[in-house]
Amino acid sequence: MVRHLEKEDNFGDWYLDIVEKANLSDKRYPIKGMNVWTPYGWKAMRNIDHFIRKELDATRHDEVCFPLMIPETEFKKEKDHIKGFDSEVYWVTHAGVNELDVRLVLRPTSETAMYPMFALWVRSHQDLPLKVYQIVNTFRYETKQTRAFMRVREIHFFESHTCHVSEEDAQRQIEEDVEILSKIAKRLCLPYFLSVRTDWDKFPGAYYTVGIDTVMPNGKSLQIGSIHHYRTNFSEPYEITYEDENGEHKHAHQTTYGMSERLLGAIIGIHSDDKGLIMPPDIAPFQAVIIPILSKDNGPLVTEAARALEAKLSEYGIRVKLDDRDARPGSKYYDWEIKGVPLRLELGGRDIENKVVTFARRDTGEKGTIEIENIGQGVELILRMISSSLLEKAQASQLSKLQEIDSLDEIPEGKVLRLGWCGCEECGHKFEDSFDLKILGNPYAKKEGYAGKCIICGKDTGMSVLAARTM
RNA sequence: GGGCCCGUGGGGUAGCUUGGUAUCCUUGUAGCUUCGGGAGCUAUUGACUCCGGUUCAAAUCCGGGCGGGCCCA
Repeated sequence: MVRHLEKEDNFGDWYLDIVEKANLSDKRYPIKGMNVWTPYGWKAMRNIDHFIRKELDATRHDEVCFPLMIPETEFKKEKDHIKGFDSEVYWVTHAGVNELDVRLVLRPTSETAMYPMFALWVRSHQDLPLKVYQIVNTFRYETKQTRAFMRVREIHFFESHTCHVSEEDAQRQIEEDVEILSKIAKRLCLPYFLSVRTDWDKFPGAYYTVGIDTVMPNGKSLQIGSIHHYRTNFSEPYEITYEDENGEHKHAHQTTYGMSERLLGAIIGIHSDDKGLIMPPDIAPFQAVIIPILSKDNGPLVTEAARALEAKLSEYGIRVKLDDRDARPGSKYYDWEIKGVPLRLELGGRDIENKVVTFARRDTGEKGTIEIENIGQGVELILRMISSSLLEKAQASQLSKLQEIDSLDEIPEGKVLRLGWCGCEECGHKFEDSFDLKILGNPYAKKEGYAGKCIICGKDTGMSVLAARTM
């Protein structure tokens, strides 16, 4: 009997266990925080990337690919930026036997790689907006404990970078980014919330940062992405200027948008139970698995029918896997449950006689039959139901973990808190340090007003912030 | 930056104090058999992190490297 840890008892160990048992990543590579993407994990990540590409292409971003290394001289042009990343970049100091005159950094993010080139590409207002993105690996020397997909040193990363004629146009880009996020998150069945980060927590060099966070089952928040407005903070040192209609030279206003493999970490954390993972159908490497049920006298018949079923579903566009290993069905059920395949299809003598396939939903355990005649539509329908049910459940769970407080006497465990804050840095730090909580920021685009008191100093305030323990 | 702990088949472990044949579970492989919720039988592959020292003899003791983890700043 193989047992695994229970999710509610100890989320950290449970997460580790499931990543290993579902074989999503191999952490035995001998560098801390640099794990190997296994075929199963990589398939899931590529499916996530697929939706990112789809939405960015649809909003007229162009995919590019910049070099991994950045010369120190370019890296140091924006002062806050270098200060923010100083302690966590990898340096390349030698080439062969020679020490380099100009050291190279492995990109922790690509602003400083792209912007010298943007300065060459952008000349006229007609070149704007410039909207590019890339999906690459970035490097950050994490000193804290690393964890597959959630905190790593080599990060599979999506980043988009845009240049605009004005601050307003850049602001519109940020709104578009929020739209894009909602579409991608729906595919991944991921609930999330947006907060404008505090000044001391914004991206180094940014005018402001919108953090994208989600809540793990243990009530800790996990940042899964961010959107930044740079104004002209980078275009000035990097001299990204354009000539407007009147012949005047102006600095471009810039934004960026980034998300990483943490999206996969969040999916694992949120959609799963004590039996293992539950993959959202849109990103599942295999959306359905076929388990043939053989017996003494019908072996060849069932095998042949199973192959036909696989071909039919595959032709219909379903990612399907026929498990024809020489093992007993029960053992196969357990294997695919750990790996989170959304739909299991059983095909045995009984089913063939009745011209049906028996199915079992991974998320609810519900069983039933689908007529072979309409197998494609039948499977597609169930996958869609699983997808919306996963999203609903996750949203309800997130909602149950949000709690408003107006006093420091009653700080609940395992919740994301909403509380009043006067906005001054002193109160903010005092709150964060005393309670080991992080202020995530002011809810983004929250229309309803807030009337309350700063939870530290008691002053009346119209601003609320979200705060949580972080993963 | 300072301190502490740990490295045994693919995974999880016993053995280390008191030096002498490396334990158990799981996994892998082959065959037989079986197949509607982790079957069984038989055979079998596979490990002491590396380098040096002590010793007749080192997984075990000592030193160093490499790798990993934790705590403090």
